[in-house]
Amino acid sequence: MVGRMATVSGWVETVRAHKNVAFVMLRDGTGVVQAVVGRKDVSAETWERAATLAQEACVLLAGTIRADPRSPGGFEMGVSGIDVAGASDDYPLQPKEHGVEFLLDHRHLWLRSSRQRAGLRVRAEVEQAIHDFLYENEFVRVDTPILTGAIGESAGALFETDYFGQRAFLAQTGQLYVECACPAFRKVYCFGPTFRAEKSKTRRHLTEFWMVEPEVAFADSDENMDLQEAFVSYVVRRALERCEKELATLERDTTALEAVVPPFPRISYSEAVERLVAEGHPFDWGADLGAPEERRVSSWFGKPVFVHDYPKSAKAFYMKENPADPRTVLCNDLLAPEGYGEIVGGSQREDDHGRLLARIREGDLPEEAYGWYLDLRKFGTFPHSGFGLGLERTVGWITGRPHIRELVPFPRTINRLAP
RNA sequence: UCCCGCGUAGCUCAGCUGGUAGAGCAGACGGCUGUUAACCGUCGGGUCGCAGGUUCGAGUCCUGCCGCGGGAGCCA
Repeated sequence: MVGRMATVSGWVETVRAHKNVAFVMLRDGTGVVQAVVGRKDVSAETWERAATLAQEACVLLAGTIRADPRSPGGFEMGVSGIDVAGASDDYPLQPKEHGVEFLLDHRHLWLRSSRQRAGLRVRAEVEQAIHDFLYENEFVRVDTPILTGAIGESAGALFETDYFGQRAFLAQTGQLYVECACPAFRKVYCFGPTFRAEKSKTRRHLTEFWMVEPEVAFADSDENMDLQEAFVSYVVRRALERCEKELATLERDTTALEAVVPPFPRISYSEAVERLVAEGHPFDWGADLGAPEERRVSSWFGKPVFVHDYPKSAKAFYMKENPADPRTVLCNDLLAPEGYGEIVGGSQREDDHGRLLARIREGDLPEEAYGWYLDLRKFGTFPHSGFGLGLERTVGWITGRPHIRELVPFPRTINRLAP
């Protein structure tokens, strides 16, 4: 490579032009290389081109690769020719601090910046790791519909649209469908975008986010948690192994991530409430844990923690009643450490037709919409469990970023539909 | 829906108890020993979010509205 003639195509990050030499930092999509243009080494026309290159112009550089300790990275290109393929006048983003609104308005350009590249590369690695883990563990991927007439968990937070005169909704979960595929393949999962019309304005919420939802026949709630901790540990390990550079760019302290190995601590909802009260944090048994309570619980442990067996009233209709304590259901949340909060929600599913129907009626849910879901309990019902892992929250935690909107290429939040 | 905070140059911000608009970056031009978000100099650049009000005088004080951010609730 050193000493050879080469051409590099890419985009100009910065230009530092002096009287007799100019330095061009060129991003080719895999990395950034320093290109050096010496005034005496090139034609007057090429020199003029180099000196006036604009930020983010697309160029083709011809030259020789050489080692030089003065170059960042130790190598650089000595340029002999420049071809400007795409000019870039008045590029709006500067290599400096910008406000959130400005950056999000320019998301289509912001993607090019180094931290955004790092975050999105980790996202891509995590997505790949998710598929690899599940594939290696003999899960079959089942793609579930985005347009649906059925309701997911609760009616309030659905985006509604018109479907040739019928009411349709954007899926807020693929779970009910993936349960149907369980008797076909035993271990299945879906992975795709989901939609919540919640008017949440926090660093942990998007209206469109990606969720992976495995579902396993004959798994009980404990085995469900076993799978979750193996899964999350695998994904974190993959990010550590294959995204070292990106995590360094993001200045992520990886020591906390190194600790993410099975087993994860497990604490029941009731135990958590007891301990909260004992610590002088008043809390009534029966309500769902709020964000402050979750933060407190996860602060007791140095790694992700399962909180399991919540009160029935705080959870979704499809969760199986806990035989040991019928006030509760067999479910779990997985709370990420360092204040990142809930990244997984899982449960053993109610497999008894009568009980499931009763829960649907108690919840005032549209019974007719769940007919096909109830059929699963009529034709060869079976114990099964599953969970949903939020991709952006997980990647936000792994990368240590303060807001999950940076971990999706084009975030959809309550006030943003463009770009 | 509720609570808190912020809207000043293209961008990031400063602007005191009210006295008539500023810096850095970006841009243009010039200078410059291999720079690391280079540096130095010159120049152009403003309906201080909008609408009212108080005042001799409002970027500054008051009211309403709009926009944005963070949090709560709800959730992954």
